[in-house]
Amino acid sequence: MREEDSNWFSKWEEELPSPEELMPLSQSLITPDLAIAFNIPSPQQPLHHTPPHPPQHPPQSTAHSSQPNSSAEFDSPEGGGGGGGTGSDEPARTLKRPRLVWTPQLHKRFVDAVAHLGIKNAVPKTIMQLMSVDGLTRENVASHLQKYRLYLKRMQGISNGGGGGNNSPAALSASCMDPATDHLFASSPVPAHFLHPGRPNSEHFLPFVPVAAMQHHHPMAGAGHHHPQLQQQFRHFGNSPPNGQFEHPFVRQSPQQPQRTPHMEDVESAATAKNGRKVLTLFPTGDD
DNA sequence: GATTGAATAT
DNA sequence: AATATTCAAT
Repeated sequence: MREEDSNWFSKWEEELPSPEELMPLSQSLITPDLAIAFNIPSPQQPLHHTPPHPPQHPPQSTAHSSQPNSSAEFDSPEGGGGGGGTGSDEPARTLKRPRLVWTPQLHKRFVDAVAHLGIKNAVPKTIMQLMSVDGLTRENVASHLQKYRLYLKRMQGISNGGGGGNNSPAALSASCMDPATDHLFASSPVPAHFLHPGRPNSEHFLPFVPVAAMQHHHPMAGAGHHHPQLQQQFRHFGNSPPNGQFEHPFVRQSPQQPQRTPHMEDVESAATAKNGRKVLTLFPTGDD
């Protein structure tokens, strides 16, 4: 019984990136405030191929405006143009950054970080540091963590109390549950220890990862530096489970989009923000 | 005062 | 539904 789950998570464990592996992965999520605040000297736009952006509003949020005049590209927090009252003194403060979109990749980093820290130390700040995602805020993590905990709790309930007969590992149950398959959460494996808080037997978590997450990137140390790899608009993807979680091997989207092999490198962002809400989706590059 | 976690709001 | 923001407790 436990051997089975020990088996799967053993596999999972192998995939776990060591702290060092985790660290170097520096995502690029540029904080809007910073971008504007520092006038974004020249983020070097990587020049993606044909930015299919004609009909969209060119500007946007965070970062990267090639145009030096990054003054009022944002809609002011308050009536950007409407009221006209505020006038003009403190722009880059109280700006609302676009909603963060938790992509499967990003979520995976999250889970890995939590796994390495252990439930006890897995608090927003620490997780955030471990993840080392530039621009990711503690609030972002906290919010996600809250939901993640709910998800775990839900699973625990199902795995031992629910139907009765069902006692397989939560991960398994989750996979089998179509209706409740939380898309995002189900896409990454759940550490066994998470589901079994009280299991002295599985006492083998790392002592602690003194990862020096506090990197040396000063906000003002010259705004123009890294390569902003941030994208906006959300992307919809059939996440391809790295290890073995199956999703929907068959179901594919409508016959209009050419199926491209699982290559996510320069993903295109095709988004239909119905609301016009700006969202940030960051892609992990080279890590998975 | 800073963080956390839950409630609440968008 | 998914994130953000607020709020009380630590």
